[in-house]
Parts: sequence; structure tokens; C-alpha cells
Amino acid sequence: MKQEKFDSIIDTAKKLFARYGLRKTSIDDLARMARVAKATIYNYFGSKDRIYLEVLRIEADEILKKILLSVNEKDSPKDKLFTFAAAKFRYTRNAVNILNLDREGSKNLFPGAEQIRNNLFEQEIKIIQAILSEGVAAGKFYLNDAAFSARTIAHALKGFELNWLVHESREKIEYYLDEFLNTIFFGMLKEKKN
Amino acid sequence: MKQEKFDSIIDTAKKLFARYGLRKTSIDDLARMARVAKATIYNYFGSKDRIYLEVLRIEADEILKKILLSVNEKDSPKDKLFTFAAAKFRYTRNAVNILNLDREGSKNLFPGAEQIRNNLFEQEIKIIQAILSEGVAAGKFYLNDAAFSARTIAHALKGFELNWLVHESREKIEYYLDEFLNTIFFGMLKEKKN
Amino acid sequence: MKQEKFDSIIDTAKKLFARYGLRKTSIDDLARMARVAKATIYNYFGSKDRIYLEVLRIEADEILKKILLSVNEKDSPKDKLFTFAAAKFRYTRNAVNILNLDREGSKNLFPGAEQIRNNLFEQEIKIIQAILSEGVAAGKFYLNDAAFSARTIAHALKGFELNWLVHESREKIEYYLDEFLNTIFFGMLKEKKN
Amino acid sequence: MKQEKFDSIIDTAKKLFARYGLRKTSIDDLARMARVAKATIYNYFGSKDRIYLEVLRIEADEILKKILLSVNEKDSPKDKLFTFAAAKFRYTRNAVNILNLDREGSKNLFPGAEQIRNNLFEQEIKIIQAILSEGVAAGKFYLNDAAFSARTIAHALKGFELNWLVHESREKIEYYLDEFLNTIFFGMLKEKKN
DNA sequence: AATGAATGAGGATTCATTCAT
DNA sequence: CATGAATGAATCCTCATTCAT
Repeated sequence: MKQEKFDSIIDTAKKLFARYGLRKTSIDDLARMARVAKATIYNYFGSKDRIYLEVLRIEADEILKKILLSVNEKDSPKDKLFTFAAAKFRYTRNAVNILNLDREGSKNLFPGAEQIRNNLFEQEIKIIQAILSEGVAAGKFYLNDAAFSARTIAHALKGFELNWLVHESREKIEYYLDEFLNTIFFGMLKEKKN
Repeated sequence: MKQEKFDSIIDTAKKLFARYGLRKTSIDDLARMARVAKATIYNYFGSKDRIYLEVLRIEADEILKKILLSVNEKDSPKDKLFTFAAAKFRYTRNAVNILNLDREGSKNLFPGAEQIRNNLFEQEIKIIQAILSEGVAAGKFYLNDAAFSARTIAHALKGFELNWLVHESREKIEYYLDEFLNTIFFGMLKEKKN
Repeated sequence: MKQEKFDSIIDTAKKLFARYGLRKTSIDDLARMARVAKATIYNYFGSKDRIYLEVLRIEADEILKKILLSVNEKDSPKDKLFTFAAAKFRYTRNAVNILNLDREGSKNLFPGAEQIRNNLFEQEIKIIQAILSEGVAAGKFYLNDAAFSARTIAHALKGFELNWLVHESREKIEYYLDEFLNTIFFGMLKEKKN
Repeated sequence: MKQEKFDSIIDTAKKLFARYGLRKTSIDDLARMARVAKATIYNYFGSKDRIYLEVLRIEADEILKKILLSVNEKDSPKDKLFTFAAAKFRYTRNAVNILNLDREGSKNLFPGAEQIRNNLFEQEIKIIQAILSEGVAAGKFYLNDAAFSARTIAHALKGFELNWLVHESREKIEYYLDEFLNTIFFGMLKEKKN
């Protein structure tokens, strides 16, 4: 297996999936644009789904690496957390059309892909949790349960993605993001005591 | 057009779309299971997409009605809000495979569907906003901007959907939900003052 | 059977056939544009082919009448002949998309239509023959066999139709037409005697 | 692409088109009778229309070659001309159901096909013109304008096709043909001088 | 290992026609 | 007589996948 061909296939697939989606990308097109014979693709990957899985895995790895890089540039826990959120949004946004493919029919149609996404999600939770714990240890935060809190933050962040990721400008997203994190931390309103 | 056949088509389509997704549901199967001739389906709806649009529209209507019914059973704004969230989750969850079909390829592939979803979303925001305003007017809440807050809550709720809706049990969801709303309202942590 | 509806169907069919051809005209469209129920069309005509046959018959009748009218305005046999040719071209040209429909697959696919066309053709031959005979009787022409000559002229004229009818302007056609008739009558070249 | 399969498809298509016409020939039938998978046909030709275009192109080529062969067997210009006409009729007649398909709806529905037919027609004109010029140069004919005359003859011949080609026996056609050419050359009648 | 050729299993859509009222 | 509703049969085309070399 020549690395060169492998890379060509993966790169082309990434572009096509991002642009046209999984379904509308045909192996014919992929082979043509990757300058590779269709059968070669099947020699390497075995099926269309497996190509997507590979693309998704690689993309998830890269996203995680980039997020970590961004986070590690900061010192204080709070900065790390806000940077984490910003980086997650930025990179997820760029890859949204790769990460979210195949959702059609939802449940268990494509377990492999779901596993990769879940794994990415869990890694992100671990990062958040580490940041929170660091903040608590350093005496910056009060927090009951870092693990639970990390998961909640991760859930919420992921939630915002699908609304904001696609439809809003990056600037607006980052503004919202700050507001949102502040809300998560400090609350939106005060209930009047009677 | 006989209501009976129309309903049979819609009901069957709902089931099939929910189970197999838009793409993997064939008109052949739909016709067979709805006990209707294929051409009849085309007489009624014109295209596969239009069938989905109709199913989606009807489903969105029903969800909204049910949510409103639940909300109106409560008296206090806070109860209304928490009930809204619970109802939204319950009903959205049941229809998740209908609401979220066709996402593949993300952006504007299916404008009609996106419009229906956006409309549902905006309706929900209006409900939330009404509840918040009622609470503020009754002196229960302090809140700067009810419209902005409503939108933020709606975004966050919608965000949680995709994580929790499918993978968790209903009980767990409702527990999370309460926690989440409390967090949104009152915050997650306290930052130590130095 | 109300004449009004019958006429509406025929008129609409004529327009649609002329514009879109037999195949691309659907009964659905015909019914819609004629403001008549599809089943009504079937009550009247029984099948799509029969509609076309009726349209064709009526059109052929009208063409023949118009040709005769034009011819009878002239006095001399030669004028009659040239006028016949010009009129035939003019009216055939206008109706070409009705007269020549259904040719696909040539041979015996549509015997009824072929019969109507042949009938029109034979009528035209008769007219030509009458003119020729009149000319011979009046001592204007020398001619061996009027029947044979009439058929030859008719064949040739019909031949020119398909080349010129569609692609050339009317003026050019009429110029060619004169040349052609002159050629038929007086010849194109002289063979040198050795 | 294996020549064997290609030929099988073309040959079968030729037969089916000639027999049933373009429209009534289905790709399913074609595939079955050519002992080839449907998709193979689409790999080769891309669409039904393109199959027809290819068949038409090949047929037109062959006709032209055969005509030239026949013409070149003769020596004198007059023999060449009459042979040309006879050969054109013979070969066009055999292929009439391929050459004239898709005419329905007349005008520009199928530009590719029209172009091939026009090309064949222009080639024929060139042949005629060459023969006429040769005759003039050899001092056999008087003729004003060889180009114009060639086109006129071609028009007329093509005209006769559609009447005689299908409905008459070959012998009758060839007899008519001679008469017709003689008429074109030497005229049908004499107008009496007064 | 690499490939060009070949394929089978669908899938959406059209349309002339019939039928119940 | 008129019609709205319903239909079945056909048809073109797509695409992931396999095979022979």
C-alpha cells in the first residue's frame, strides 16, 4: 500500500464529504478526483462506510490535537476553559460537514461513526474536567463535582454548536460563547425571595 | 382526495421515516404498506420530498400543541418553564427521527424542511419569552432582556437535545433537565474573589 | 355530448400537439388546459390516439379546403398549379407539427393516422391532375399521362416540404418553389449531343 | 471497453430502434437482448439518447461509404448520378427507421441527431456537385450553377424518400427514380407557345 | 498491488387509463 | 353526462461493489 495513494484518497474524500456529504459523494467521483482506480479504493478501505470512518477518525484526532494546543497556550484555568470553548467551536465548525455526516435515520445505522464521535466527546470532557480540577485545586473555583460539571458544560457547548455553528458568523459565535459560559458559571437571573 | 388515504400515507410515512430515515424509505415500500398505489402518493404529494415536508409540518404542529397544553396546566412561571422544557424534551424525543431527517450535507439542501424547523424553534422561543415576561411582570424574576434570555435558553435546550435525547433514559433526561435549568438560572460555580 | 366541451378539447389538443408533440403532451395537461375532466376526454374520444386522429382529420380537412379556395381564385392552369404549390406549402407548414406527429418507429405503428395523411395526399394528387388535364384540354400543355405526372409532382412537392418547411423562411421557400416547378416542367440542364 | 460488448450493444440497439423506435425501445430490453448489464450500457454511452446518437452516426457513416463505393464503380457522370440516386435510396431505405427516429415534436428536440443528419445530407450534396462538375468539365452538361443544382437535386431526392421509401417496392422506386431524374434534367412537359 | 471493465439491485417518477359516484 | 380519485405498468438512471487480468 503506497502512502501516497492512501493520502490522496483520504484528502479527496475529506473534501468531497465536506462539500457534498456522504450520500452525494460517489465512489466514482472520489476515484476520479483522487486519480486512483475505483478498485484500489476498495483494496484499501473495503467499503464506502469505512472510508468515511477513516476520514472521521483522522479528523477527530486532528481536532483534538489542535484544541489541546490552544488550551496549553494559556495559564489560568479560566483562560484555559474559555480558550477550550473557543477552540472547540472554531475547529468543530470547520469540520462540521465531516463530523455530522450520516445522521440520517439517527439511531444505530452507523455505530462506528457514533463511537468515534462519542470518543471525541469524552476526550473533551476529560479536558474540561482537568481544567476545572486544576482551578479547584488552585483555589480559584468552588465546585461540588468536577466530573459532573465537566459533562454538563460539554453537553451545553455541544448543544450550542448545531444552532450557531452553521448559521452565525464566527464573531457572533465567540461573543455568544462568552456570554454562555458566564451564564453557565454565574447564572442568568435571580429569583426573588418572597 | 379521500382523507382516509391521505392519513394512511402520512401515518405510514411517519413510521417509515422514523424507522429507516428519508433516504432508506422507498416510495415502493411506502405505497405497499399504506395500501395505496404509488401513483396515488404522487397525486397527493408530487414528490418524495413533499411527503417528508408534509410529515414534518404535521409533526411540528402536533408537538407545539402538546407543549402548549402541558405548559398551560401550570400556574407559576417557574413551573411553566420547567414544564415547557420537560414537555419539549418528551415530544421532541419521540419525533427525533422525523425532525432531524435530511441533515446530511448540512447546509441548504432542503430549505423547506429547514424553514419548518426554524419556525418551530421560533415558536418555542416565543413561549419561553412569554413565560419569562410573565415572571418578570409578576415580580418573580429579575431579568435584563427577556427576548435575549428566551433565545439563549432555547438554544441551550435545543443543544441538549441531541446529546440526551437519543442516548439516555427519560428519567435521566428529566433529572439533567432540572439541573440544567437551575444552572442556567443560578449558575454552576462561584469564582473566588482574591 | 356538448359541442362546447368537444371543441375546447380539440382546440387545446391542437395547440398542445403542435407545440409539444404527441408524446410530450399528457392527457393531464390537456384536461387542465381544456378545463375539462380527464374522464370526460375519455368519454368523448376513448384514447389518446383517437384524440390525435380527430385533430389530424380536422386539420387535414381544413388544409384541403383552404388549398382549394386558393386554387379556385386563379384562372389559368399554370397559375392554378403554382398557386396550389404555394398554398400547399403555406398551410402544410403551419400544421407541420400536427401532420407529422407520431412518425417515430415509422411503419405501422399508427395506421389510422397514416390513412388520413394518405387520403390528404391522394386528394392533392386529384387536384393537380385536374389542373393538368384542364391545361391539356385547353391546349396549353403537352403531356403524356396526366395521372402519372400529377403523382410525380405531388411526390416531389411533398419531398421538398421536409427540407424546406421547417428550416427556411417563407419567402425563400416560395422562391425555391417556383424554381422547382419550373425545373420539373422544363428541366434543369441540357445534355450535349455528340 | 471491450469491442465485443460495444458491438453487441450497438447491433442490438440498431435492431430494436429500427423495429420499435427510440421511445418504445427500453434500456431494460436492450440490455437483456444484448446480453449485457444495464449499467454497462450506461458506462459506455451515458444515456439513451447517446446510444441513439452513436447508432445514427455509425449508420450514417456506413451509408455514405456504401454510396461512394457504388458511385465509384461507374465511369460516366450520368451513370454516376443515376447510380448515386439508386444507391442512396437503397441504403437509406434499409436504415429509414434509424435515420428518422425522434422526429416527433419536430424542431430542435434532439440537436445532436439533427446535426448528424444534416452532415450526411451535406456530404451527399458534395458528391452530387462533384459529379455535376465533372460532367460540365467533360463537356457533357450545360449547367449554370453546379452548387445550386446539386442542392436542388438533393432536396428533391430526399423528398421522394419519405413517400416512396417505405410504401413502395424497390423495383417501383428505381423506376420512378429514373423518371424523376430525367424529369429534373429534361423537364416534364412543354408549354405551348401562343 | 493496481486497475479497467462489468454488474445487480434498486429508486423516483410519469402517464394513459379506469372506476365509483 | 361529467368528474375526481385511483391505479399499474413502464422507464430511465444511479451506485456501491466485484472480477479478471
